[in-house]
Amino acid sequence: MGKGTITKRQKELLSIIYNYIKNSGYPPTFEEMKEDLNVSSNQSIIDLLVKLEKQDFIKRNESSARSINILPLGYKVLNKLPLIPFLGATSAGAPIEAIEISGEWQSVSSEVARLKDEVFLLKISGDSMINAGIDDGDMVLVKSQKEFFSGDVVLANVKDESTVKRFISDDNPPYVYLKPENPDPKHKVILFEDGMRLVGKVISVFKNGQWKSVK
Amino acid sequence: MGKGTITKRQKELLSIIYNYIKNSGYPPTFEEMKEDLNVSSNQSIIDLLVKLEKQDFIKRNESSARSINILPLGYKVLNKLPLIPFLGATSAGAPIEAIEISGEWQSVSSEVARLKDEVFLLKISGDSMINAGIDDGDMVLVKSQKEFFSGDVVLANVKDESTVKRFISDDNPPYVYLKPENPDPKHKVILFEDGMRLVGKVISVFKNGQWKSVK
DNA sequence: ATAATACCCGACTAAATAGTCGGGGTCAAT
DNA sequence: ATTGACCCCGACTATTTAGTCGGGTATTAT
Repeated sequence: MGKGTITKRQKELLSIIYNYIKNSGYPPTFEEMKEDLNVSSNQSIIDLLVKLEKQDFIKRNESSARSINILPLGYKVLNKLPLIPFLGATSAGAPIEAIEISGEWQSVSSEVARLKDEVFLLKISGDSMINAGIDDGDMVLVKSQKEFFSGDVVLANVKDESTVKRFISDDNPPYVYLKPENPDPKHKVILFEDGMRLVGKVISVFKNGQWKSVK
Repeated sequence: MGKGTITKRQKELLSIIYNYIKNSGYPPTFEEMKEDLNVSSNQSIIDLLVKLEKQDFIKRNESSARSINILPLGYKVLNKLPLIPFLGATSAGAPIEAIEISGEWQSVSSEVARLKDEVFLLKISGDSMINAGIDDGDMVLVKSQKEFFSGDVVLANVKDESTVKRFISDDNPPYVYLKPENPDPKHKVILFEDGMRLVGKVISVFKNGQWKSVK
C-alpha cells in the first residue's frame, strides 16, 4: 500500500488521537496511545506515527511531548467530513446561539470558545451598506482581528451599539472615520472618536443562498 | 487581590498560553512559557499558574506535560469574547466554505477542522420535510453523532445520496425506517437497510432570518 | 513596624516522555 | 523461495518536563 491509502491500524491510531484531543484539549502521549491501541511497545506507536506523518495525515514536533497535530488530510481520511463533497455547494459552521441555548453542546464548548474569537456570523439590520452589497437581513461573516486597513468593511462598537461600516484612515490630512455605503444623505459618516472600537473585519456576506466576499 | 480579579502578570501568562494553543494546537511547556514571559525560574510560572487555576481561569493535569486547558472564565477575562452579549440576538459560526476558499484563513484551520466534525450547516433541497418546518432552500444545523433516538430528525447517507428525514425505531414489533414529513403520498418511508448510515442529528433550521430548533 | 501578597531567582530532583536497538511474525506480491 | 510492507515485542537510553527547596525584593495594607 502506498501513499494516499491508510491501513486499519493506522486509522485506529489516528482515531484515538482525534478522540483524545477532542476530550482533553491536547494530544496524547505515547503511553496513552499504547494503552488505547492495546500494544506494549513504543516502537509500535512510532511505526504508525511515522507512516501517518509520511502521508500528511498528522504532523509531529520531534522530541516534544504531546505535540501531534492532525492535518486536514487526516480529518478527511477519518471520515469525519463525510459530507464535504456534498457541502461543496453550500456552507457550514457552528451558530454560537445553538451552542449556548442548550446544555447538549458542552462537549464542544472549548473548541467553540476558541473559535468564537476568530470568526462569527452576524445578521445585518439597516440599509447603510447596500452599495457594498450588504442588505438588511443579510448574514455576514466577521473575522475578529486587531489590525485594519483603510477601506476594510468593519464591525465597530460605537457606544453601546455595534455597526457595520467601511473604515477609512488617511494620513494626509490625517483623518479617520466610518463611512456608510448608501448615497442617501440620511446616512452620515461617523468620525472616529474615543471609546469606539473596531471589532472585526467583514469578510463575506450570505446572499441568494451563497457566500460572496465583501469588497 | 482576591478571587475574581486578575493581575497584569497573570493576564500576560494567560494570554501567552492562549496564543500558543492557537498557533500550535497544543499547550506550552514551562520552558516555553518562561521564554515568552521572560523569566528564568520555573517557580515563577508555577506561582502564576496556581493562581490562575484557583480563579478557575485554567485547569491543569498535574505531573503531565502540556496539559493546560483554558476554561470559559479564562476566555472571558482575556476579553476574547467581546461580542457575546450583542450576538445574543443573532447567530454566529464559521462557514467552512469561507475558510477553504481563501489562504487568509490558514491560522484557524486546525480548530475549524476539528469543529467541522461536530457541527455543520447544510442547505436543504426538496420538500420532504415541510411538516417538520424544513423547506426547500433552508439551511439546517447538523450535529454529527453516533447515537440516535426514535423521532430524531437525522441526516442519513443512503447509497450515494444524503437525505434529511425523521428516524423511527421501535421494538414492538421491531422496525426501523426513515420517515418523510410530507403528507403527499409521493414521499414514501425508507426502510432502513444495510449500507445506510446516520450521519448526524438536525438540530435547528435557519428560517426568516433566525434559528429555530427542529422538533 | 509588620505582615501579607505578588512575583521572582538558581540549583536541584523526580517523573514523564520520546526515542533507540535488535530483534520477530504475518501476509501478499514477485 | 524471497522480498518488502506492515505491525509488533521488551529492554533500554536520553531528553524533556514538572515540580521542589530555600531563599529574595517590592508593594501595599494593617
